[in-house]
Amino acid sequence: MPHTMESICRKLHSSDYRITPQRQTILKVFIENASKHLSAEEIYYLVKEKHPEVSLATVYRTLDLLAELGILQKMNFNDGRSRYEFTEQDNQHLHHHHHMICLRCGKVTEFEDILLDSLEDVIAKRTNFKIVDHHVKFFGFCENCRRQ
Amino acid sequence: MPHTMESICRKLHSSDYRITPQRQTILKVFIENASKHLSAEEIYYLVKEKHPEVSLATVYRTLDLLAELGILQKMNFNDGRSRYEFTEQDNQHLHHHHHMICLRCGKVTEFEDILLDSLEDVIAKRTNFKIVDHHVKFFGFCENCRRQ
DNA sequence: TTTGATGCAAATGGTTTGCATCGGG
DNA sequence: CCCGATGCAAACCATTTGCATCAAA
Repeated sequence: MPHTMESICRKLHSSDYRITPQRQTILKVFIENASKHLSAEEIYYLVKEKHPEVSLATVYRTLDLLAELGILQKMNFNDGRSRYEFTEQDNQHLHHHHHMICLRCGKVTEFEDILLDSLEDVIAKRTNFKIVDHHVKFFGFCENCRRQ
Repeated sequence: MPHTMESICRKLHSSDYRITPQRQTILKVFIENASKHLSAEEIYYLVKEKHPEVSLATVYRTLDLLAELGILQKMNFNDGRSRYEFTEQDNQHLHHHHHMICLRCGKVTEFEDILLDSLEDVIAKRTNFKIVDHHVKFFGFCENCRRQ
């Protein structure tokens, strides 16, 4: 179930949050750039193109709210700002994908995980932690940058 | 080969960096608390106990320098500040260990990886990235916090 | 003696917040 | 209408930097 304007607005509404034009605009930009791991400021500038009156504070507050509702996740790619992406989940499970970050150009590529869930089990048993999530990042050089 | 005051000072010297009392004090604190993933400010306060004249800027500059020399690594545990730990490596390979972070008390536990290197190969082939490092973090609840 | 290292204070940059106002429900 | 949401500017907080001074080599 992908995130749509409609499903998110329904969730906002059912959680007693108002559906304001600012939130709609921010959501629209976010949906249109779903794969890009945008930062708050990047979202702000995209929003401003069509709605210059929206403030950066509102972008931050909206992103915080959406993260709190579990609609999106705040990510850290060690570039000094937070980036956001949609939480992907099917009925009961978080759908994990991970990230490959190019150390030269900063490009972030996603990939699906196949082995991590079993690793999670092993670790859980060994450490006695109750594991609820994992983050995996690979750092290296993308195809494009390797050619130069 | 664990990091010792001597080995690090040798490295500083051979890289033409000066061995100052401030750097020695910071190193000492870091070595004595090697397992704790301290932040710059935490190191600063520990250093200040014995050497109140050392400034926070010097702590940051020293940590940056040590990271640049590959002696330690800057880590991000999503708590709003960078934390540092020794790079562990045997002769040619980075020695990967990963982290389990308790969402309740913030405790960071390390564990060794066994499966990740093969996953790295799979990903490298699939994405055409030249992978040079990976970060893996598990989030959950530690044994202690689970009992409460 | 030379030049890198330091302390201090000010600057930076991402993010948060107080407050008066606005407007969705 | 009411209270949550917004815009603005100021505050915050980790980190960085400019600069005069100090001291390792």
